[in-house]
Amino acid sequence: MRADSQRNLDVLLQAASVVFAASGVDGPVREIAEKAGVGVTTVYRHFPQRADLVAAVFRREIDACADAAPILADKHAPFEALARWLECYAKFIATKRGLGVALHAGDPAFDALPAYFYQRQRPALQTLLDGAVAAGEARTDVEPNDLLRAISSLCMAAPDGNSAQMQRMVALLVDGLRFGAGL
Amino acid sequence: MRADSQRNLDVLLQAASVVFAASGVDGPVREIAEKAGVGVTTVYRHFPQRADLVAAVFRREIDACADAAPILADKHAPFEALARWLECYAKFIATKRGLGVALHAGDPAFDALPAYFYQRQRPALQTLLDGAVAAGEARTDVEPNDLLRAISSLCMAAPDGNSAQMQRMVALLVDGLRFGAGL
DNA sequence: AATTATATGGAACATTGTTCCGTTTCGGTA
DNA sequence: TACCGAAACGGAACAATGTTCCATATAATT
Repeated sequence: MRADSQRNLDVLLQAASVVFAASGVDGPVREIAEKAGVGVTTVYRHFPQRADLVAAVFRREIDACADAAPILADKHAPFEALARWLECYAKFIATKRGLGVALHAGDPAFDALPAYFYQRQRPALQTLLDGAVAAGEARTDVEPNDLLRAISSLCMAAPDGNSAQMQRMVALLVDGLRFGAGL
Repeated sequence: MRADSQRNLDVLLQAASVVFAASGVDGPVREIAEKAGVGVTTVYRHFPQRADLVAAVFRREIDACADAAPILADKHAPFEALARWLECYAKFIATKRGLGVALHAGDPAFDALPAYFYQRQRPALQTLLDGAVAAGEARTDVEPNDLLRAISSLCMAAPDGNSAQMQRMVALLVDGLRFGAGL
């Protein structure tokens, strides 16, 4: 790979991150290109599908969130760890403006991102959920993917303004996890 | 008001309803105009803000949903009525493709619709919620608007494809309503 | 029937996604 | 070090869509 190509790829990712934060994942391509100091064609060459760019931008952050799960599991009681991770996950989605919509846009072009996202987060949550279930603190009929999707749905709506409302709703959902668990 | 204007307004609403169902609330203006057999300017004259058009299209349906609340309250026990209405409400949002996104788009141009929507639904839900609380079947710290928003958020993501998943998540949230109610 | 205010429709303009093509730059090689 | 080919680049061109303007047609009124 040529050096300039690599350089441009780096600045592109950084510029895209800024634009996504400001204007969402539908931010103008020209703006990204300009901010990176390159032409629009360069953007399309590196990322033929917009989803590729989105995925590349968010991939690192996604990993960071997933990696938090085992740490929480070590530090807290089962359900506590689960609840804290879900809260953390909620904040993560709400903070990364545009990530939520990218996940559930339904646009076939955005298929790559949800695939990676769930593949990465599902095992993290599964472990925590299994722990809580084993401790008798959570019901047994909840699918991790359902939860992930539900929480990201809840957090898409209120990216920053109504974070309090968002937290209340996530808490309500988490309480739903306990209902009928026989605790 | 001139007769032709009224006629055009009617066909416009009908055409917009079709286009919204097919392409979401961002459907092309030209398509709506063409389907109605009028020019684009006519659309903009009747509805300077896109939200006005969206609101006009969905207003009748919104009323229908809100009106279902007292009927359910008469026919069922308090929490049962509440749960059934929420389920009905969820289906309503999921069915009316585009309604959910219009509600939470965050676009200031779409302010009119959420305002009307919540003003209409809130009392409907409030009554059901009060009933369930009075019967000791629901917790007391939940705001109707929170619930409305949460459920519409949950249903935005899966308009038709994953309705089963959607129902599971709504049920989980409803169970959260009962958690700690001392039943 | 004539008049006037209103509504209309299509063309024109602005923004954004996407593609094409001539030019430039990098990296290896003689 | 100088050259060459391939890869990358940048800007212009094209397409789709939202939005506005203006000459024309139409309905209501007298």
